[in-house]
Amino acid sequence: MEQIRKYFEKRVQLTEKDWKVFSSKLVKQEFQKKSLLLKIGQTENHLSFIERGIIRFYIPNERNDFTFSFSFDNEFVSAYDSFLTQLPSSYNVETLTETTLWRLSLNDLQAIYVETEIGNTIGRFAAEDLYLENLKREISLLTDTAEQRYLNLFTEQPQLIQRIPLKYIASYIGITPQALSRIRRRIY
Amino acid sequence: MEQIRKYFEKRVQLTEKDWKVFSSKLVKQEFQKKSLLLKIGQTENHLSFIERGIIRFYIPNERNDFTFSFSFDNEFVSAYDSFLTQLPSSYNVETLTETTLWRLSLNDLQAIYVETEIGNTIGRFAAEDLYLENLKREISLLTDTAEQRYLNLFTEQPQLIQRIPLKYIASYIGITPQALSRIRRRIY
DNA sequence: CTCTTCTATTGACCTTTGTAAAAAAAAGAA
DNA sequence: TTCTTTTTTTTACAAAGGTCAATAGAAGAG
Repeated sequence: MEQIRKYFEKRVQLTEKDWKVFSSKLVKQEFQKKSLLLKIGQTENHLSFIERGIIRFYIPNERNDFTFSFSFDNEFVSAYDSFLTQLPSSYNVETLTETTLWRLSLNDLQAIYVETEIGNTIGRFAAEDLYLENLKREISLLTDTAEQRYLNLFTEQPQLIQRIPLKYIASYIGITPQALSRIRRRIY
Repeated sequence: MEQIRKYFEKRVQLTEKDWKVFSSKLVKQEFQKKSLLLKIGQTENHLSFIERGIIRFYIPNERNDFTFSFSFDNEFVSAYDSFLTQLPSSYNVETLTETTLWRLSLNDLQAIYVETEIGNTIGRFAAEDLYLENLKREISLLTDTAEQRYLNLFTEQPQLIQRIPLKYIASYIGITPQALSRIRRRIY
């Protein structure tokens, strides 16, 4: 809980009153590893803060799933497009490790937008952060080779390569596990 | 000007007072085709509404530029990451056609956040829209072939293929002009 | 219209990645 | 530990895209 407060206080001035409204709506929930948080076709109803855990976003596929994102400790997580549009999700969201979430429903978030001074500002920052992250990735997918993207992960997210099966990383980079294996052989 | 008002009224309830504050800060500016709106290394200071025109975002490169986005009539345009972080831009922004912009400086936007009820809500919607657009593109870059991405452009942005040199489209799809040419031959 | 410049296509060849199938290695369960 | 399942690597072959160089076509300037 304290982690969430810190997360916000980095960016905005949080009054005691606003924090009370906000925190009163958070619900703690625990998940085992490999739990499906959201399935394709379902509509996302939660914005969740990860106290601890790793979460993977992917489009299932017979051959290899397409993993397009991961989320970690102290980040917000949601099928945010489905959450915003209230349309069915086009991808799955699952835990890769045991995970503890603090969850907020759409109704509660909308109440926060209305009841607090700071709600819309927080919502704006959240969307802006997601935008910045995505833009960086989009540019990387266009300008870098698969090998460069793999090397970038080493410097930017060393934890990832340690803790996550390579086949997910391969998919995240945009290649097959076989191709990633060849890259790794080439490098070392 | 009326176009901008319509753009917002689609999403939010705009009071006469808020609109006055907002519109008073907009500055109209005309550009010739091939005008560089922002150069790598410069920090973005504008959020602009395109009354008419086509704008291209790209990272220059000796061989082929990397074009990663276009913007059109009735959209907002900005090197939004540089604008938000106030760090130097890592890409160029240029007009492809004659373009008319209504421009808002960062200072003025921040004043709008403070002075109007609706400022942060508008800012949140803007960031959310950009996020949704980027996510869609990111997934497409990972899951679709170059050929599929080209075909998607036909259904989603037919205007683009009509009005923009193919070499930019090739780059946007993530391939060279030569590869796009081969795809087009294969299709027709 | 003519000339120049920019854009699009083509061909030959090379590199990277995908595919399929198998083996090796690692991780998890009993 | 032993057995089972999952993950990673390897190989051979096919497909897609990059690179280089040349040519054809289209658009813009005078």
